[in-house]
Formats: sequence, C-alpha cells, structure tokens
Amino acid sequence: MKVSLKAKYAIMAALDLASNNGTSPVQAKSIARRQTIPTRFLEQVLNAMKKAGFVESVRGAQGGYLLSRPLSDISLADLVEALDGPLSPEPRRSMSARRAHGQSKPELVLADVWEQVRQAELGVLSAVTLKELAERYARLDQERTLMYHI
Amino acid sequence: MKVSLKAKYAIMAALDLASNNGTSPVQAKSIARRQTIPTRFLEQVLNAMKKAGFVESVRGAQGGYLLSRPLSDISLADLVEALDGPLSPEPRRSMSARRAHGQSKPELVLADVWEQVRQAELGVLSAVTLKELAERYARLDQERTLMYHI
DNA sequence: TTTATTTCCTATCGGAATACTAGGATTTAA
DNA sequence: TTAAATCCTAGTATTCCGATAGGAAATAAA
Repeated sequence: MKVSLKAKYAIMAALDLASNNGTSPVQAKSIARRQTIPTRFLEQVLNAMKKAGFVESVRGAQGGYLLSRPLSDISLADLVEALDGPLSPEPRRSMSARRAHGQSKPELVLADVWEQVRQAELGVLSAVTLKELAERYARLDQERTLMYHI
Repeated sequence: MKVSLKAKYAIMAALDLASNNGTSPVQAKSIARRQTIPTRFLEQVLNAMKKAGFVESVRGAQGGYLLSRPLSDISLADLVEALDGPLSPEPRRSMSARRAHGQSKPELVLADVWEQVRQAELGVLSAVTLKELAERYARLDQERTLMYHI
C-alpha cells in the first residue's frame, strides 16, 4: 500500500503532541529531536497537518503546535489520506462518462477491483484511531519496563 | 495501493490471450494493438510473465504466447505480486537510519497496522481470479449490446 | 524598540522508481 | 535464405519522494 514517510511523520508528530499534552504549544524543533525527523521537513508536514485541520499553530517566539482535536477523533485513514492523497485513486466514472471517455474494457472491469481494494484499506485504517495507537504504544512501553525488572 | 502499469498490462494481456483462446500462439504485437499498449514494453511484460510461469512462448516466425494455466488458477494477487513484487513488503529500512535495529517505537506499533492493511489487500486480490474478471467483462459487454438495442 | 525565536512560503535538488525506447542477438516457420 | 517473432540488455525521459535551503512574516521577550 505504500504509506509515505510524510504520513508516518505526521502520525508520530501527532502522538508526540499528545504526550506533551500541556496547553502550551510544542515546537517543531523539539518534536523533530525526539522523533528523529529532519526538522525542516517536519515543519512542512506540520504545516500540511495544520491546513488539514489536525493541529493549530502559534507563530513567533515560544510558538509551536497544538492538537486541534482529541486523539480519539483522528483515524489513521484521516491522516494518511490528508497527507498522501486519496487511497488508490482510481477514477470512478459513471457509465456514460466512461463511454464518452472511451476507457478500455479491461480497465473498466478492473476499476471495480481497485475500488474494492481501496475500501479494504480504508476499512483497516479508519478503524484505528490515534488514541488506540497511543494506548498500544503505552502498553508496549510497559512491557518493556517489565522486561527490565525481570 | 499503487498497482503499476506493468501489472495492469499483464492482466490485460492475460485476458486478451484468454479471449483469443485458440491453440495457436498470439503475438505480442497483436495484443499490443488491441489493448493499446506500447509493443516493445509489452514484450518485456510478457517475458516477465513467462518467467513467472503464467504464459509459455513460441519463438520465431508465427510464434507468440499462450496461457500456461487455466484462467481460474490465476488470481490478481498472483499476477500483481509476480510483477510488482510483494505487496507492501519490506520492513522499510532506511528511515533516517533506524536506530540500531531497534525499530523506533511508533514504527513498531504501526507495523501491525500496515500488516493488517496488507492482508486486506491480499484478501481482495486473491479472491478475484482472471476467470471471474473475464466473466464480468463478458457480462459488461452484453449490457453494452443491450443498450444499443434499446 | 530591538532582537531572538518561531512558523510560513516557495524553490530546488538528488536519488530512486516507473514507463518506456532502442539495438541487436537468437530462434524458427515459410 | 529470409522474414517474423521472441529474447536480452542497455539507455532515456519523466515523475515522485525525501530532504534541504533561503528568506519573509509574526511575536514574545529583552
């Protein structure tokens, strides 16, 4: 399925913002440090996230970013589609439009399949919210801590 | 999910081979003409299909290609994976020099999700055989014929 | 008011992958 | 012997992706 690094960075950034949960904005720079993401690139990602409505920004000194919705309201599908564009973007045209555009016949039949694939992907990704991800992560962290105690 | 043109051409070629179902081999050139695929490129695709065991070839004049298995034995998953490589395969190394083999933490949690996505894609693609595709196509062709009669 | 810090905007770049294009060797029916 | 086909290999054009870069705009702090 090919999820871009951009989208992955976005997920990591959102998770980071959530853990530094205060009311004060978090700078791109510090997120970049913690998550080992190229700072300048992360800026662009955060900007895209802002335009998509996931975060809000505060400009100027002591500025930074804040999550603009609760984690439980953001699914992976939301983030990935916002940053990578629609999943398997296969043009779905109406029959008449198809004939007008003269799409070749096997392509016509295949379009249905790609759409099914898209729905399957969407099904998985929209079932997972960032909140769940954060919880899974916390659980994993706990396991690790237990390991050290043994 | 990003299916390459190469894979799509392969599917179209297989379908074409099936419809020109005779015992005599079909030339790349004629498939290319019917399916509007660059001839020289299609040659490469057919060659890859041969190496993957989907078709057999006859060299020399009057040569061409023949399907080497029944349509019902070939799923889209087979073809796509053969031509594009495994679906979302690689544990994607080289994410900013992933820290010394310990995958970064969000990545670790995400890996599960990507695997789920992969399974979903695979589920759809392996459920569709070329035979079914051909039937759907025939059905669609029939609809078109009916349309003309109205 | 000045300065340091931060986001924001836009341009560019290098590498990899994709979709071809091309030359020619090899095989084989006619 | 020749024409028609596959096969092998290399090159090319374009696009995408991750990243870098310069500087404008905003703003808190000094």
